[in-house]
Amino acid sequence: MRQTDLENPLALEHQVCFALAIAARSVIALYRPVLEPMGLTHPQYLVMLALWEFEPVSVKDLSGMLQLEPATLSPLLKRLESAGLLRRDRDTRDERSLAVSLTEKGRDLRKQALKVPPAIVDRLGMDVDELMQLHERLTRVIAAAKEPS
Amino acid sequence: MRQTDLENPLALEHQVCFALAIAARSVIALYRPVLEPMGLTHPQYLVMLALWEFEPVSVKDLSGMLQLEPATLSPLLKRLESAGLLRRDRDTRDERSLAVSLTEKGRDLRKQALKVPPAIVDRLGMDVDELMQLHERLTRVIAAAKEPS
DNA sequence: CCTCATTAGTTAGTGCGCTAACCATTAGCG
DNA sequence: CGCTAATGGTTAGCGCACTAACTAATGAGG
Repeated sequence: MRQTDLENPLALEHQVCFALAIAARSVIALYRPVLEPMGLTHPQYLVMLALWEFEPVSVKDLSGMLQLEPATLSPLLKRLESAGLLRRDRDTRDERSLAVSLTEKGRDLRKQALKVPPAIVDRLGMDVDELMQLHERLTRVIAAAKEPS
Repeated sequence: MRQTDLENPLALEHQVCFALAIAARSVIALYRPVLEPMGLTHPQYLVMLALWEFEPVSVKDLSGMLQLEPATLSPLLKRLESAGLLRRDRDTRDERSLAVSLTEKGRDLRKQALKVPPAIVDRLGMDVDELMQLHERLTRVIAAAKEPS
């Protein structure tokens, strides 16, 4: 621990949760101007990434992948549907389940999305290497947080 | 870049923004059961940390420290006020500015808050050392994102 | 002085993100 | 078979978090 943590364990500047919250908001803010022309918010972009990779998927699948509650995804998916990017059909084998699949428009959007990661990396102006190390550490924190206790 | 990034630059699992978003939500989720008995949400906890350290402050000051829009803070502060933790008085020198200061109850809450960081670190089960390294990298990302271009 | 631009904060509107409560469908078991 | 428990999604309600539009107070220039 640093000196100031010994002095004040509640020092704002040294809380990891604080850095984490601001880093997430700051980076997501970078995506806003890039995603806006595509008509996507950042959470919607993440859903599209999942779909481009794993379509078709159920809400439960998405919930697992994105670590979001079904209650969060439900209205979000409806917005993407009314934007014409995806379809929400009931699974014929299990009528409880929803089969979320891309429309042609949704598939086409991937071409534009390919420009997003380079634009962000460029805007951040950080080494890809450093970003990968950050990713590594974040993955460990996620795993630690998920650990049952 | 990893092999799979070359295959698919939009692979969900390799997006730093995705790891960042999930890490932030996962860690904040850990705070929920710890803060709930104190009657605080995580953003409210961060505001209290700022106040314990720098009281009295204006909304503008808080906005700068926490990197939150005044429009976000305004209702949040009103909730903390009606919880009896702080007061919102107009600055006598500049009537536009708000002087946010703690009540006795707000100051007293700090004692309970002292137990929060150890509880979280314990629950995460990670080296303090690794957490500090993560903090370091997060700080650099925040700086990079703030960089004017 | 007095006007006009600037600044501090608030309000309204949209979209997450969570919990709790609910509905429909499916699965399991006597 | 038929009832009950479990599962997949949805809805409602609350609290961020942002942008845009607004109000009130201050400051600066003529």
